[in-house]
Amino acid sequence: MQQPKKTGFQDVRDEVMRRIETRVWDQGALLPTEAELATEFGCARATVNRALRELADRGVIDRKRKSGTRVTALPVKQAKLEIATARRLVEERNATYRYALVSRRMQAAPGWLGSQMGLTPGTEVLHLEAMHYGDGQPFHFEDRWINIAAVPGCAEADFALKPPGEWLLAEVPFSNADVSFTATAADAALADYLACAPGAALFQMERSTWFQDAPVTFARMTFHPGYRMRSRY
Amino acid sequence: MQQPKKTGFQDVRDEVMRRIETRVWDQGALLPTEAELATEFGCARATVNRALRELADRGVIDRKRKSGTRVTALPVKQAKLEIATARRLVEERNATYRYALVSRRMQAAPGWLGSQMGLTPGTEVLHLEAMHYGDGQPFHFEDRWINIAAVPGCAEADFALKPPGEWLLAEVPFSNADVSFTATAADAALADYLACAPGAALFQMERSTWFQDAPVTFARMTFHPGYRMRSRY
DNA sequence: GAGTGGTCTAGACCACCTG
DNA sequence: AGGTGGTCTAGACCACTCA
Repeated sequence: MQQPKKTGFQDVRDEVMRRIETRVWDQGALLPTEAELATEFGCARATVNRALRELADRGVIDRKRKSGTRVTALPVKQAKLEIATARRLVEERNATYRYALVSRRMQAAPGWLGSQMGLTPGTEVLHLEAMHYGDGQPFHFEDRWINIAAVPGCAEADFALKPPGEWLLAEVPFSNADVSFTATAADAALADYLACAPGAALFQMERSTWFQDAPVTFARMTFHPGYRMRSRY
Repeated sequence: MQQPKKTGFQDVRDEVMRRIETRVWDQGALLPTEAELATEFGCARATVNRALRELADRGVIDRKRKSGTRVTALPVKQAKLEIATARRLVEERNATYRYALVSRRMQAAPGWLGSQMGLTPGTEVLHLEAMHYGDGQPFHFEDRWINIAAVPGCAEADFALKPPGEWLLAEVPFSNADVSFTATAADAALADYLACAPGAALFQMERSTWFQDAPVTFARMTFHPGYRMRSRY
């Protein structure tokens, strides 16, 4: 036997990627057509198409009808960030997770929240404050607002045991979100909750969530000093 | 005419997604087989396969041979983060970009850098410090280290006009990276560069880059106070 | 062993774009 | 107008995994 396996789309994809990395095809260069590559690799055009489509999804090549396929000149790198629950983040670090509800009350949505979530101001919302711990150490403080109209069940849930994030994930599993990250100085309350000095630099994540265009929840997570969010690409 | 267009894979994908969102198929539920869906939608199995593959890539469904396709119980949300150059970030805000090299020198890699990049300590590296401005205001401070062995050309480039990030992107376009985000307090030097008070909370991004397992560069970007990194999912 | 998804094929038609 | 990628089809075989 000479070739124990046929050329699959992964072989084509990897070989094309190799030629781009090694500058056989330089930045901006025009690649052969799908049909030509199919002939070269001895496979069907659909196989080449599948391979090139994956590279296009990664942003490695640009494809246009009629003009053909080119190596992306200045690729825009994309990092995939996993937005996990606090429990997952803590347990990934092999620590014991603990959750504590700090406060829970219904109130009219303040103005900043209205504009943040696209909610008419004065709408009744559920406001929760909670702490998440890893091995007894403060992990992050959660300031959460839930649109009662969008998630009626939240009025009955007391969130004493289950974090609102997990509850919502089970209740409204598929949704869209805007997320932003920033650094903030600890105020007196945060310094107390997170056991740090007032003014300490803290990593903060804010997330607004919608379900089919209806605003669901806004959450601001403020992490303990030194927290680091990692990713790869 | 009744149906002006045939059912494509996007139609199948969207309809399946709709049924999952509306809980026709609840979390953890078993979906019909590809063959059954193909019959229902009146298309080929390959079309259904393509549709379901995209949903699986998004993390909406889990697929296993023999056991079939299930709705993911607790979907792990993934945010796509665009890692853009400073120029891009500034110009997206409709501001005028300006770059200034602060310092440039060859030196032996310090210990922390060696472990950070997987570089043997003492290796000759190029150390650059630079500032990036938007409309004359400090945007971020860049502290960059380049492995000369991996990118020989950097010894000749003077980086007075072109930011090292852009230079590297053109020189080593396809590479892997670890990236991490954190909050840090401004020290005296950063406070000076970024025109803020010492101790101010600053958003910081660190990135280590490899090309085919060879360490290329490490960069620490410290942003002006109040900087916010955004994403969607 | 048998059912399910994973992939490939050869051919076809279409949509979009550029010359 | 013609070339290129985008997609679909019908059928086939394979690989994994569960019973």
